[in-house]
Amino acid sequence: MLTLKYISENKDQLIERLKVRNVDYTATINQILDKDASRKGTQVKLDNCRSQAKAIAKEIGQLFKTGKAAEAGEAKQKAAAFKENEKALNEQLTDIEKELNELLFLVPNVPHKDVPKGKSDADNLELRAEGKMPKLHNKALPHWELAKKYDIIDFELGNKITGAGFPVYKGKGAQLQRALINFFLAEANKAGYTEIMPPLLVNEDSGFGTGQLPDKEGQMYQATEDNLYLIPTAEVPLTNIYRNVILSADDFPIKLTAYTPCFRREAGSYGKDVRGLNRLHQFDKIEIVQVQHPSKSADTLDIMVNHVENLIKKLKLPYRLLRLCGGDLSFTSTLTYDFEVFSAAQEKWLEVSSISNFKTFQANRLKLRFKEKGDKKTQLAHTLNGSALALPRILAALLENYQTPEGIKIPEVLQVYTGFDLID
RNA sequence: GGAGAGGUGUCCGAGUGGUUUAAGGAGCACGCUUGGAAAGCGUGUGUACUCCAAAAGGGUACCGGGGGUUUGAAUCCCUUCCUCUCCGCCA
Repeated sequence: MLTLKYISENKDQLIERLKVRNVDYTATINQILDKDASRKGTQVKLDNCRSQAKAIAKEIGQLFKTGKAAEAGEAKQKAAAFKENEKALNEQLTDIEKELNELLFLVPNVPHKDVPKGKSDADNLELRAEGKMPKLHNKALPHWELAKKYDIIDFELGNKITGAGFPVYKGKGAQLQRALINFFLAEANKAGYTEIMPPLLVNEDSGFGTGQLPDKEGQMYQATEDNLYLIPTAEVPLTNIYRNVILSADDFPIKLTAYTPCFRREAGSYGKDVRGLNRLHQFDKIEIVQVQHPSKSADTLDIMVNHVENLIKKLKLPYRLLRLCGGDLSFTSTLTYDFEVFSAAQEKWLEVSSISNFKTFQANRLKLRFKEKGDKKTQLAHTLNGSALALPRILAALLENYQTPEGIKIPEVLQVYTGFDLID
């Protein structure tokens, strides 16, 4: 969430920038500022009240000690009035803070000036499209047919064991998954990211830390008995490593990567978008996360985009790079780039990566701060993350684009990881 | 899962209702000392909110989290989380 300081110091500019998201936040922001003013007023009253009550309490102690019980009794009555006042003020303050917090949760991150105007994904700005479009033979199949033909992914078996959206990878299908994971992790390691194997279930605090809670609660699977959530992305455990942490400026950059399965309820999805591997409840992803100095985060975002682009290039998949428009930009992001690969048989662009700079928006909730050397004051750090990469749609594109009458070829760069070069 | 012991600042550690305004030690920073360093001595040393135009300087909260008792809570009570020891179960 945004800081109160930022909101009050940049009110008009903020309202203007948020219009890129096609929503007018004037009313909410005014409410926030009003609420904050009453918060301050109440807090000052409460602090004064407490301060006086403390002084009396001390006096009473002294009176008792010197045997002046009668005077102490009088003082006690005086203290009782303060106590009641304190209780009332404290309740007020708690309510105000709660309301203020709820209002703050409503305001999304400030779009970067490069974010194009637009309402939906149709308005995203295409920055470039590269890679050769494959020419498929005339009996080419979509990946869900290929999966069946070569018996490498069994969707029906997944239905039986769990339900829709939980495919079973078999034989070379499973091996290819493992090869992709290893390839992506190896590339991340080469780029200087520290590999992490985080927990796949997280607690409520972590959910709040990265912003999945409270608004996206319905998108996460929950282990209610223990009040834990299955992670929708490795971003959650990775970023929460730094929840409530004060770094020093020379700790930057912090670069983490992790392979994890991701679990998403995808409530409300339906139709051809969810066919085959296009949208799943459980899928594998390699995530990259950076914690950076505010002055470096813009460059870091470009570097991360570059990293992901190279992965796709090495797999020789046709792709395009998009800058998300205001209407498609996620709540927590200031600037997001998406990579889409072309899945040739279904003739569809599939989103395989989303790379974002959150600036201080996550850090504020996480209380992820740092100090400049020799500085006493803390500042919020910047966080960024990106998929590098999500597997199922990459797999879908690989199967479709690399199919030949003889079988499905394996991209050269993966062969060292698969140990085979053809699925037949 | 059962029984027990614990959770105090950057770290160690004292502290069972009132000079705790969290002792003491270590670490760290700065200063003195020194040719330089160590030792020694001195000073300082968290986070958040807030008052003040700012600085200086105040106020409030925080002893795992939440709640309660009390004029007053690190200390007593309730609740919850976590750690350790033993037992049980287990890859």
